Amino acid sequence: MVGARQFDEQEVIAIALEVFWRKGLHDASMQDLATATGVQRGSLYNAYGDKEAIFLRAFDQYAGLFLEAARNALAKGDAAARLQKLFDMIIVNMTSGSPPRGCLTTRTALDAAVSSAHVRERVQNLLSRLEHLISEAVSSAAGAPATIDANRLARVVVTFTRGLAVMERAGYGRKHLNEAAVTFVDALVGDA
Amino acid sequence: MVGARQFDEQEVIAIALEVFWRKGLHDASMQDLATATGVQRGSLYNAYGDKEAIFLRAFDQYAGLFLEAARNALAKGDAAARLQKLFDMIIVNMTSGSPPRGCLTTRTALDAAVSSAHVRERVQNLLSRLEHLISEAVSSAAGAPATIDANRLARVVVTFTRGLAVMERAGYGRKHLNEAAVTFVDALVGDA
DNA sequence: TTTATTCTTGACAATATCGTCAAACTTGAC
DNA sequence: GTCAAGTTTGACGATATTGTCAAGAATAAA
Repeated sequence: MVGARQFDEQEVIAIALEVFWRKGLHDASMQDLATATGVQRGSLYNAYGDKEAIFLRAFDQYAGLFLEAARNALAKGDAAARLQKLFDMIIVNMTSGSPPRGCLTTRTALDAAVSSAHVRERVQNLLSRLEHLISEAVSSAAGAPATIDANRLARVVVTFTRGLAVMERAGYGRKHLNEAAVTFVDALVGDA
Repeated sequence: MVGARQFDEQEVIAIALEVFWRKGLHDASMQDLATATGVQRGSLYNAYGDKEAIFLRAFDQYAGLFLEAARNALAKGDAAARLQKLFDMIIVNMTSGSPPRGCLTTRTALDAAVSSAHVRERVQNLLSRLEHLISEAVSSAAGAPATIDANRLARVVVTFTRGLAVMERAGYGRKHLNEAAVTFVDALVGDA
């Protein structure tokens, strides 16, 4: 290898993730990425091709971390406790930073109409994996509602997490989101 | 009044609503609006000031129609039936058109970070009104869950509707959205 | 019919993007 | 130390968008 790359790829992708998280795939410009990373636009084009390629790498990194966190949250306790932990994690995830960064996946999903098939596929993949994690976690836990199929329950839970992400963008703070999540879990798998 | 306006304001706002619904506030350009309405950019600036002013008018029109439809859906039946009707309406609303238009409110909420306070306020107002409608409808209906406060229930329902809007953007069709809604209503207020 | 007011039109400057490229530079291998 | 290959840099042209403005057109009132 001659003419070695002058920047740390891991670091650039991590910084790019920050930028995309704050501004969204569509709103973040190559100049934004160049400024944030300290790498010139031309170098980024040379190294990755285009903005979407950078986004896909950043999103993959995010997806890995997110799913790992979800897995941990869902690891122990009865069904209600697992779901509650998951919501706690997700709410902290989207309300962190000042101002809060919101949910990258949800923001990206909403840009679906102007995004490529690759991007859409990543979003679907992440939501699908999350759904499976939830389904398995609920199935293998005590206190799961006997009247509802675990797969259907999982989809409802995923949908509700997306709803929380929207409500966050609409201005709801951590406290209100938590209250909504508690009510939801209680109504869904709470003991009467 | 001299030098009368050459276009029908109602019609222009209605067409603008279509454009914003398809492309979003941020992505729709004044040129898009000019082309769709047949009114020149300069005339639109002269008549309304800027893009956001047009959007606010269009959104207000949308909000009125949406809340009216929600009120009708929530008008009769027991709690479960009312909520199911509401979800039916909302799902049809967001999956209509080809390709489906999605949910204008949710899309707008996700652009919150780049939107003005006026826009954010409209979104919050619409969601708040929807919440009140649901709360009242559930309170005055038979079959409401005695264990859950109607206000909290309403917020959970609103949140879930936002989740459905995200899932639609993520690629779920009417059938899957309906299934999720049915499962949700069943779990929340269904008879055991 | 005249007039004053408003609307419409096309053009303008300013800005922000994108993607490309040639020249200069850096680096590891020989 | 020399060389070849990859990287960095700054500049370029193309396109899109915004907001403004002067000149012309249209209209209701006097």
